[in-house]
Amino acid sequence: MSRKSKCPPPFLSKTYDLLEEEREGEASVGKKIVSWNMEGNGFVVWCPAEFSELMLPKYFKHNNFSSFIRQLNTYGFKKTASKRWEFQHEKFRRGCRHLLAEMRRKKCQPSVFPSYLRPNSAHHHPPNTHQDNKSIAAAASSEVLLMELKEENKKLRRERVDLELQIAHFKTMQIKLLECLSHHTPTPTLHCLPLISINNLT
Amino acid sequence: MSRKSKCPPPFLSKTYDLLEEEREGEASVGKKIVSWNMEGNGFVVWCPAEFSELMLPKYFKHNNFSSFIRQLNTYGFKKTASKRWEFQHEKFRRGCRHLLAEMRRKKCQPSVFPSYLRPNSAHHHPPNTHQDNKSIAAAASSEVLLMELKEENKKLRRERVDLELQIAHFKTMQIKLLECLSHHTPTPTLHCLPLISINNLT
DNA sequence: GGTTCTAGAACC
DNA sequence: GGTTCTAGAACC
Repeated sequence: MSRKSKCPPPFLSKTYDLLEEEREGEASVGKKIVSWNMEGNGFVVWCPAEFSELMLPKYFKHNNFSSFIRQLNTYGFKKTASKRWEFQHEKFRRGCRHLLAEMRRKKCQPSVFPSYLRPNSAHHHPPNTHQDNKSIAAAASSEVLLMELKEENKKLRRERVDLELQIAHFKTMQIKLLECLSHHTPTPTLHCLPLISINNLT
Repeated sequence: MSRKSKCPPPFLSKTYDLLEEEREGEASVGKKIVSWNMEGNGFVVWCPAEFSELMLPKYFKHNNFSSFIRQLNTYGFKKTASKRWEFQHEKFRRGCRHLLAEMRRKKCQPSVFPSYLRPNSAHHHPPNTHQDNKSIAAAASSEVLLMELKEENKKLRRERVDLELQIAHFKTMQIKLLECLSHHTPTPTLHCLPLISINNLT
């Protein structure tokens, strides 16, 4: 037996537990908060509010419905109804706890770009410590202004380096693409590249 | 007067309305569901459950808290507290309905690349350079230095625009190249594109 | 432009 | 591995 059968991810065990516990206590309460769906191949959160406030904290370290959803997506669950919070996963079925151990987090593909070229890198702005500062009013002196300008210039220089690096990568990538194209096109295929001058790529 | 002052995005008007309405009715109910924060430069959803069930449908076409959050992010709001659903935006302030018209959706580029192939698009927040020029006159000593810094600053900005333009061109070219490749390659040709997962390009 | 579903990424 | 905040993208 493979190690897969060892131990299911805690998130899945807990979610499964939660559904089983609700099933047992079902008779006692009039209102169903969460349950297996009819076919037993998925589950429905009938009352997100109660679910978040009452059940999530019992099993997880939060009461945040979005966080629960995020985890479901991480493990590959799909929302399968448009007007209900119903989720399904091939291996998440009533009565099949053993299948949980076969479920895995989706791994996020490592990016081909270095981190500073990735979409989010532009969001890492140095904190604006000088904006709300009382010292602005107090010392509208040129000293502060000088500092700010210097800071901004430094930032602009950094940005320029980043942009130039991006361009370098684009050039590399395009060379590769052109090489690839040349291997696969028997004849010149200028028709599909109306805007590209090969000479400009080096 | 520019067209900016015409008409704020409906989402923002409605959210502002919602807060004003709650403010008026505040005395009648014991429980605050949503309100401006103390400083009036943001707001807090105190009870997400009630907010979603009772208020969202009154103003929007859904009762989905996540959808509301998604809209806030689209318009550039930031969540500003870790244990509260508090959101702020520079231009979303109590008593300043006129500022709403200056707010805009963040635009997102349409999609040809998987996100990891898309270098960071222009998300730059150019810092405020508009200091009152009087302070410059006051500091006669560093006037020259200031001028030089400002000049350099201006130059760096111009360069940035150019570089970003170049990148835009590269993006366009790469899209064309990839389209072209997809027309001419019957089978995946991984050998010539070590950095690119072909499957994601079609 | 709004709503929904899912994912990226940082942080814990 | 879990939790949080935000964004991409499809669909309406």
